[in-house]
Amino acid sequence: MAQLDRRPDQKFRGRATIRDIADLAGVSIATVSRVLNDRPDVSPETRESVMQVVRKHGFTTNRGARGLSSGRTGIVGLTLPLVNDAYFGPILSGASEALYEQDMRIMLCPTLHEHDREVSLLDRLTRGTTDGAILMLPEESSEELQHLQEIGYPFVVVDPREPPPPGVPCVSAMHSTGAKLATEHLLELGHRHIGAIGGSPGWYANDERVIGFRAAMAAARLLPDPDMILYGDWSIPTGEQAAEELLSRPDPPTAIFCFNDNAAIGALNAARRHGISVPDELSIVGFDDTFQATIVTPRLTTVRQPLAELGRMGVSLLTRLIEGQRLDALRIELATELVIRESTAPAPVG
Amino acid sequence: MAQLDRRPDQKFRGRATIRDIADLAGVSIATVSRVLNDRPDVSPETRESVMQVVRKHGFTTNRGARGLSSGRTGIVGLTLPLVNDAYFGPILSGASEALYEQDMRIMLCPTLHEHDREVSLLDRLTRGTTDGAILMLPEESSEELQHLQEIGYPFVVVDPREPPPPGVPCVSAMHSTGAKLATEHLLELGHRHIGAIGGSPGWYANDERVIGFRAAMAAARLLPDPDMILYGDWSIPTGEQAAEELLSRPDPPTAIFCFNDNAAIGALNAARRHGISVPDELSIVGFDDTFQATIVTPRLTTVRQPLAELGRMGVSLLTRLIEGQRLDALRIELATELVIRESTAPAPVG
DNA sequence: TTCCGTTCCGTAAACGGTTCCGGTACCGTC
DNA sequence: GACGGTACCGGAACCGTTTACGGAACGGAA
Repeated sequence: MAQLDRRPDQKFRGRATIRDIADLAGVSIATVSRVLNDRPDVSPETRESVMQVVRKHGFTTNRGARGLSSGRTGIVGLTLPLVNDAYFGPILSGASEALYEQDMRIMLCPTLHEHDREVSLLDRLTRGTTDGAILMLPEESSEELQHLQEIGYPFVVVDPREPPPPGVPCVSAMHSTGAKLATEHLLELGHRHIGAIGGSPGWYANDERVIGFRAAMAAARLLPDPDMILYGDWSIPTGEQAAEELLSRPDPPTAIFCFNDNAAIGALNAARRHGISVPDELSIVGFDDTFQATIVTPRLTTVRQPLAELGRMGVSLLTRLIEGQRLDALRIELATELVIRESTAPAPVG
Repeated sequence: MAQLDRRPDQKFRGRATIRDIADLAGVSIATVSRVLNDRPDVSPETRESVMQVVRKHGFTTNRGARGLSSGRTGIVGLTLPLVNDAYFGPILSGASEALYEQDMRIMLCPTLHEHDREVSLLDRLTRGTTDGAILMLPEESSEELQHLQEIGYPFVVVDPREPPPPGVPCVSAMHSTGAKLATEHLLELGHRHIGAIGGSPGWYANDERVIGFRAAMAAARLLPDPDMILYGDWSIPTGEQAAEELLSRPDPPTAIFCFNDNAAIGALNAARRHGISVPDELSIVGFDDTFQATIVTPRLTTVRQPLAELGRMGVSLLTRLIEGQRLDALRIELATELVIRESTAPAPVG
């Protein structure tokens, strides 16, 4: 009989286990597991009757236990420098939404940009708790990533700091084309004396944007002037500082291309302090199109990165990797797009 | 001998297990476990020699397995409406940092404000994967929370939507005192005709702020005027809309107290559209002191909530709960503080 | 009828830990 | 010398699943 042999029908001590469900449904544990995992080898009637009990008790399988026995936990790790950030926030958000749709859970690992922390966190992730990981702007060196790769641990990097070693899947945005777009926009507005405020030199995103900037300038037959591009660390203060320097020069630029919105906000501040009106006297374009770009005055013309989409794409690659599928394309670059708002205008005459 | 009986000393097939460590150290599995968990009943020498092997191989215990056998996984669930949000971001950030310090991991569950999603997520969390949970602005009804409580699942709510049922630990900020502070500030500046833009009526945070606002007004012998307080949903557009209405009246207020920074930003927009200068003609104060308050023009005078601290405090309560300690105080309210910046000024004369 | 193939399902062995329950060695005491 | 106590450690059961394997029941072909 499908009767209580171990436990009464009433409420279980804690939550129901697969065994409880099996008892209740009058089948073996194995069968319940098969039903739960959509395996064949179960008759439709049995499947249905098991499902009824499952539904009735709101049973869900214990992922820890599943991880133990099958090696698949349904949890993926996600490392990122900061969780509370206009830039990483949307990526995380996109990734988490995609993961939810796949019925996978997220193990969140903020690294605060600390290399050691990231390494140790990652090390733990590989130890059975997770099926794979998404590494956002990873702190790891190429060797470390390669090692991870050799271990056979599935992971993908989103928004790489440096070009990742061959073979590791990676999604980023088209930095150089975005930068080119922004610069061309400034050029079309008649600006010729254009400054740039970069991010951290050596970072992939920064260097690519420099390339795009230079390319557009070159195409307009403007000689590259190293003095016109200053570097910061993607933050508002360093952006402000760089803009300050640019604007204090004898012949300040009429436009500044900032490599991220933070720098652009900093530039806005500097301009305000100098009594320079944006966009009438100075055009500013940002990069990323974070939320901040729309609440600042004037609203920023900026290059949109599909941030949430970066996250979604990352999990898409990752799940395929976990499934053991061979990836067709390891490198994915998402298109960027210029969003014109109020911080750019035709170059002042004279 | 401490020699290889199952596995050679070289690299293991995957990661080392506790059994590998035990073999290598020449002790039993149980002993390794004791060492790892800082249990007594191990001699200092044994402990040290085991630790050496552990360190050498960078061994860390498989949390899923631990969860299975001991019931403690070292993972806590964290539900919140949005991960990419100026308000929740800092709370999440604070919580994650505190959790990291406790060597606990986070299972992130964004609910997108969907009740069903939150319930199902939470249901899964209780099933063995987590030791407890932090519920940020939970969607759950009191009954649901109470049920969770009865199950014996440890959880704490941070920033409750409604006053939680008795017995459930909960941390929030001093909304009404904060609102009182803000209103008094406006009053001191000479404003007498003060409007307010609330959030969602019925929410604890909103209602408390209404109380604080009214209290300060009453103390200044100003009669409460229901027309002067409009409600939105904490977003910029609804804030803007409410401000629009306030400013379109025959006798518009000289100051608006917004119940969050979003609404304040909306009010800023509305004022700009009306050609009303802030703060000269209109004072605006926000609430929360999110990052946005400082990048907007003019920078917002606002009431600071210790957001990160809310998160930290939440995990502090939760860990105590998990340890089985009785909590001294179930309700915790963190102090709020007025931050005066540029969006408030003395009331215009006449 | 016998035999083979399917289809469906149960048994039991892992998975990697924790912890209860003892067992040994060694010490001091009578 | 016998005994009890303590400190330390190992054996083994168990946590909740998955899955390889085998067995029963049944149908069709020889």
